Amino acid sequence: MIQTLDTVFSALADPTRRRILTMLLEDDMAVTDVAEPFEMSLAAISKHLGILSRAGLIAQEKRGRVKWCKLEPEAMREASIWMQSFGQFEALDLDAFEKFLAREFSEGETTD
Amino acid sequence: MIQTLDTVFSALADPTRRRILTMLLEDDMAVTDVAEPFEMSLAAISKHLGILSRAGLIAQEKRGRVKWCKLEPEAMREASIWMQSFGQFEALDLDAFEKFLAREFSEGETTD
DNA sequence: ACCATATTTAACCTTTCGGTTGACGATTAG
DNA sequence: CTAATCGTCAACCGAAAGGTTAAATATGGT
Repeated sequence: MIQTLDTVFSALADPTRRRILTMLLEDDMAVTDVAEPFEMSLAAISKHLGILSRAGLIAQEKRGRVKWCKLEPEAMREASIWMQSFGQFEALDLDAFEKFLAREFSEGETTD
Repeated sequence: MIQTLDTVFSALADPTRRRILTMLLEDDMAVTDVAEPFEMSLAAISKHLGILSRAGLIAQEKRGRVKWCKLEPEAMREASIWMQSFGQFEALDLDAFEKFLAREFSEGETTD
């Protein structure tokens, strides 16, 4: 858990990792289950989870032989605040927000 | 100006580029002046500006032989909203905000 | 004990990133 | 016209990113 602007922003720069985060928004998941919807090896997903973990964006806890992944949204706080310091745009524009969320979380999953 | 989550987040992942953005918060600047405080070649800064520009985070306008760089904070909107969709943390925690800004924009410049 | 499942590690490959230097095109000043 | 300034481009470099496969390491079930 380094959690600098560097690690957080670069963790978020990858679409696979962002998609993982949105998946974890619904529920905690085991590594294998996280990997399932991706057309990519389990090892690759494991690496992505390592990056998210080091950025503090998720926490991983091993119970039995299964490792559970849990979202840690607090890790976004500093980065979010940094961005807002630039924004004349109000923190929450509900219009854009809902439109965006619809596109983001519903169907396609091709986050980006 | 592609302005996807990919391009914006990865543009923000580099400390040099974030520092450039905070410099532009004060005023529009010519490329040479942007480069001045960095211990790095002008060509390198020019590349960074290209990346920021492609991400939509700055606009560049050539007047005479000088190219001016202008902050475009609107380009952060989508990314900012994306992050906030994770945040139970309220959009603007003034305490953290001021503390952070103090650290960020005052002295050191060694953003991150 | 044995076998299957869950996850990481190691070695490797290709592409991208962030930097360098040097040449170049455009513009302004003398 | 000539010379200096502003900025980009091209070629190159080492390191890091993102993926692969194969082997190794837990742990659990029978």
